[in-house]
Amino acid sequence: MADIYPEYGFDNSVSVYYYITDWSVIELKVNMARPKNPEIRSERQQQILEAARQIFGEHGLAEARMDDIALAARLSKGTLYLYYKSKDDLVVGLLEALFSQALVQLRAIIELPGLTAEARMIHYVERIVSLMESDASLLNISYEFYAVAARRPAVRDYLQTYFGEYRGLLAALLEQGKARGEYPLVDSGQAALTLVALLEGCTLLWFTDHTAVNPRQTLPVVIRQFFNGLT
Amino acid sequence: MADIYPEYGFDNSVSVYYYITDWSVIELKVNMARPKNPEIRSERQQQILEAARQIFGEHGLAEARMDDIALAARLSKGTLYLYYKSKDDLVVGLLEALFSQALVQLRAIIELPGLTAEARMIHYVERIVSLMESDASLLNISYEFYAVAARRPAVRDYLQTYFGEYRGLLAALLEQGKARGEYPLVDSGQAALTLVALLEGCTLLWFTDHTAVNPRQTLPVVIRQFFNGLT
Amino acid sequence: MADIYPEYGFDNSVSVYYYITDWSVIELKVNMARPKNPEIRSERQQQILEAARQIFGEHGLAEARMDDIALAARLSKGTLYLYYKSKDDLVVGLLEALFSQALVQLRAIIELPGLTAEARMIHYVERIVSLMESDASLLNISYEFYAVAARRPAVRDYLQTYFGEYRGLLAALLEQGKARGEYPLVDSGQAALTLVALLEGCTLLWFTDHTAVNPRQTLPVVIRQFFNGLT
Amino acid sequence: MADIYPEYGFDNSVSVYYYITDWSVIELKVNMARPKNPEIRSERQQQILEAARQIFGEHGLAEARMDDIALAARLSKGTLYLYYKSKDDLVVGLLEALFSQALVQLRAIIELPGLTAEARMIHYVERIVSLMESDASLLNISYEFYAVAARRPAVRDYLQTYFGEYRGLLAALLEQGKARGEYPLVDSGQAALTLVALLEGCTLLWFTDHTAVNPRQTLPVVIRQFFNGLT
DNA sequence: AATGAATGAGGGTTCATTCAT
DNA sequence: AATGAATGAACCCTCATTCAT
Repeated sequence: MADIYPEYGFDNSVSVYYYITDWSVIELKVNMARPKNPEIRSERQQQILEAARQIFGEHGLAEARMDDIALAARLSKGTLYLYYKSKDDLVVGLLEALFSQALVQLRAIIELPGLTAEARMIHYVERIVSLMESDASLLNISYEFYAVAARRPAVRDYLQTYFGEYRGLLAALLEQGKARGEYPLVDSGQAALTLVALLEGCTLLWFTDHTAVNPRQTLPVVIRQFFNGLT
Repeated sequence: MADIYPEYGFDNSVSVYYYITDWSVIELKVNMARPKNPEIRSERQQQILEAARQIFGEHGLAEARMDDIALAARLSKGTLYLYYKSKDDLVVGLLEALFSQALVQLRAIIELPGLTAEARMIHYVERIVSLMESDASLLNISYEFYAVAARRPAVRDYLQTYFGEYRGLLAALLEQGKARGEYPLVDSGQAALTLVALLEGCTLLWFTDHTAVNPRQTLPVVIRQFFNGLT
Repeated sequence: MADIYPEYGFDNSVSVYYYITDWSVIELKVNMARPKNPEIRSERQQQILEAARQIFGEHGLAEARMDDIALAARLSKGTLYLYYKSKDDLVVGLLEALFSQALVQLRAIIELPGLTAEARMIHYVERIVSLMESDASLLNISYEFYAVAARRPAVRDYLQTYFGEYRGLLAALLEQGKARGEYPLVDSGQAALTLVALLEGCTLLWFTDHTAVNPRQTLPVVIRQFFNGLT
Repeated sequence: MADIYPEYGFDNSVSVYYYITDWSVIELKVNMARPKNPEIRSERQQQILEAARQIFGEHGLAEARMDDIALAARLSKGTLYLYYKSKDDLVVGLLEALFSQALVQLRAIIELPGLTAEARMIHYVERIVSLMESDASLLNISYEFYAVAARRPAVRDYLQTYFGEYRGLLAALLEQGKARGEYPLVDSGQAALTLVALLEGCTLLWFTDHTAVNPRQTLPVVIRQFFNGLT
C-alpha cells in the first residue's frame, strides 16, 4: 500500500489522502465523531469494564495500571475518569458486573423442566467449565477479589451476597429433586453449602495446578459422588 | 611442624603451602569467607518473616510497604535488604516458610496410633480451625498467594507442590482406614481430592462470610457426610 | 460519496471501508494515534536539555539529581520521565545534543571564502573560547562525558564519531590551504590529528588551571607555531 | 581434592582438616594474625589504594562502592574507615598517590646523561604508553579526576600543582637541549605548554577511540614534528 | 464528550558511614 | 586492629489523578 496521509480536521473528521501518484489522490473524509446518543454512557462503561477485566485479570488488581486499561479500552486515560471516579471505583464496578452475571446460568438451568437435580448440576458445571476455559482471566480476577475481600468492605459485602444467592439457588435446585423424590434429603441448606464448597474447592485445585486436575472429568465425578452420598 | 606460608588470594581464599622439604609442598586452598554468623542470620530472618506475615496479611502483597515491614520487625529498612534481596524475594521466602509448615499438623495426626480415619480428620480440622482463628492474617495471605499464583511461576510451583503433598497425605490417611476395613474405598486418590476440595471450599466460604459459615460446626458435619458417602 | 464504515481496532487504528458496490470495497487502515503534539514535545525537550546541561555541568553526571533538573526546567519530576525514560536516557540525549552542535561553528568557518587556513583557525578558536567562557558548565560536561566514555558504549561511540568528524573537518580545512599553496603539506590527516590534540590539550590545561593558561592568548600562539612548523 | 573443613579458633588461627579418609586427617593450624609491626598502617593503606585504583578505574569515582573496594582489598568495610575517614578522603588519597608518582619517570629521564632533548622525549612517551597500556584503569581514573576537578578544590589544586610541575620539567628538558645548541628556542615555557598539550591531547584522542589512534606510532611522530617546528 | 500533558506523593532500593564486639 | 551487622538518608522511578483545551 502506498503512503497514507491522514489529516485531522476541526470537525472531528479525518481526511485520508491516498496518493496513488503525485497528482492523483483518493480522499476519504470520515466523520470520526462517535454517535451521540443516550447510550453512550453505558457503551463506554462496557468498553471500560471489558478492558478492566482483561487487564486486571492479566496483571492483578494492584499491579494493573490505569494506562493499560485506557489503552485496552481504546480511550484516553482522562476519559476513564469521566465514567469511574477512581481506580477503586472501577474495581468495584467490575466486581458488580462480573458477579451479577455469574448466577444467570444457574438460574436458567433451574428453570429447565424435567431434569433430575443431578442432571441439572452436571449440566451446570459443564457450562461453568466452558466459560472458565474460554477466558482464563475470569478465574484470575475471582481470586483477586477473594484476596481483597478481607480488606475492603465493599468487596466483602458483594461476595457475601453472591455466595448467599449461590447457596440459595443450589438449595432450591436440591429442593426440586427432593420434591420429586430423587433422594431423601434432610437439610438442603447444608447440602447446598457442601455443593458450593466442592465446586469452589475443585476450582481452586484446578486453578493452582492445571495439570493435576481436569475439571471436565473431575467435577462430574464429584457431583455424582455427592448425590450418591445423599441417598 | 614445618613452616607454613599462607598467601592471600583475591577471591577471599588463603592458599596454605606446607613445605615438607624445599622441593615438596602441599598446597591447600581454603575459602576464608567466614560464614556470616548463622545464628544472627536465622534470627533476623525469623524476625522479618514474622513481620512480613503480619503486614502482608494486613495490607496484601502489593499494598504492603517495606517500611511497614521494617517497622514491624523493629529493624531498619536497610537491614531488610541484608536478608532478602528484594520485596519479591521476601514474598517467596514467606510463601515457602508458611506452606512448608502447613502440613506438619496433618503428618503428625497420620502418625497417631489407633484412630479411625474419620476421627483423624475431625481431629485435624479442629486444629486447623484453631490455627486460623488465632491469626486471621494466615488466611488472608493464603488468598493473596492463590491470587498471585497465576502470574508468578515461583508461587505457582510452590502451591502445586503443596497441594500435591496435601492430597498425597490425605490419600495415605484414607488408605489407613481402608486397610482397617472402615469403609470400602475404590480410589483413595480421587477421594483425597474431594476432601481437599471440601476443606478448601468451606474455608473460602468462611473467609468471605464469617457470619454465614461457622467452621467449627460446619467442617465436622461435612467430614461426616463425606465418610458416610464412602460406604 | 458512498457510505463509509469505520471500524475501531484494538491497535489505535481505524479501518475505513469504502463500499463502492456491495462486493467491491476499498479498505484503508489508518493509525489514529494522533501525533503527540510535536511542538510541545520539542519545546519540553529543549527545556529539559537546557536544565540538564546546567545541573549536570554543576554537579557531575552521577551526583546530579533528577529533582534538581526538574526544578531547573521548571517542570515536575514526573514530566521529565514523559520525555526521557531514564536518567541514562537523558544523559545520552544531552550528549547527542551538545556534540551534534559542537562542529557547527567549524563547518561555518570552513565555508567562509577567501581566508588562509591559519586565519580560519585563529577565527575558529576565538569563537570556541568565547563559547566556553560564556558558560563554564560546557567544559565541565565535556570532561564528564570523556570520563564516562570508558564505561558506556553509547557515550564512547558518540565521542568516536565526534572526534572523527572533528579531525575530518580540520583535514578539509588544511587541504584548502594546501590547495592555495599556503604551505607544503604532506599528510593533512596526521596534521589534523595534531591540531585537535593541541586544541584539546590546551583546553585541558586551561580547564585544570584557569590562572596558568589564558586561552585567548595561548591558543593563537599555538596555532601560529603549528602553521610555522608546517613550512 | 577431597573436602576441606576449616575451623576458626579463638586465637586468630584457622585449623584446616584434610580428611584423606574418615579416620586419617591432616591438620594444618595456621596463625592468621597478620604481622603486627609499625608498617601495618602503610601496608594497609597501600592495599586499600591499590584496590581503590582498580575499582575507581573500573566503575568511576561516583559509581564505585566502598563494598567493592573493601572486597578488592581483602578487608572488611569497617577497616577501610580505620585508614580513610570517608570515601572522599580515599579519593583524594588516591589522587595524591597516583599523581605524586606520575612524574618520576620524567625526572629520571631528564637526569640521563648524553641524549638530545628529542631522544629523551621519545624515550619518555614510550615508557608512558607502556604504563598506560599495562593498566587501562590508569587513564580512566585520570579522566575521572579531570572531570571532578571543577567541583572539588582539593582535586583541582592537586592537578594544578601536577601540571605546573609537568610543564616545569619539560621546560627544563627543553632548556637542556637549548643549552646544547640543538635548536634555537625562544621561550621554553611556552614550548613546554605546547608539548604537554600535545601529549594530553593525543592521549585523549586515543582514550576516546583506541582504533583511530595508535599512541606508539602517533606520539613519536608528533614529537618529531614538534622539534622540527622549533628550528 | 474527550484528550493527554502535567503533577507529586510515595515506594523500592542503594550505599556511605557507624559502632558494639 | 579488625569485623560486619545495622542504619537511614537519599535517589530513581511509577502511576493515580487532575485539568486546561
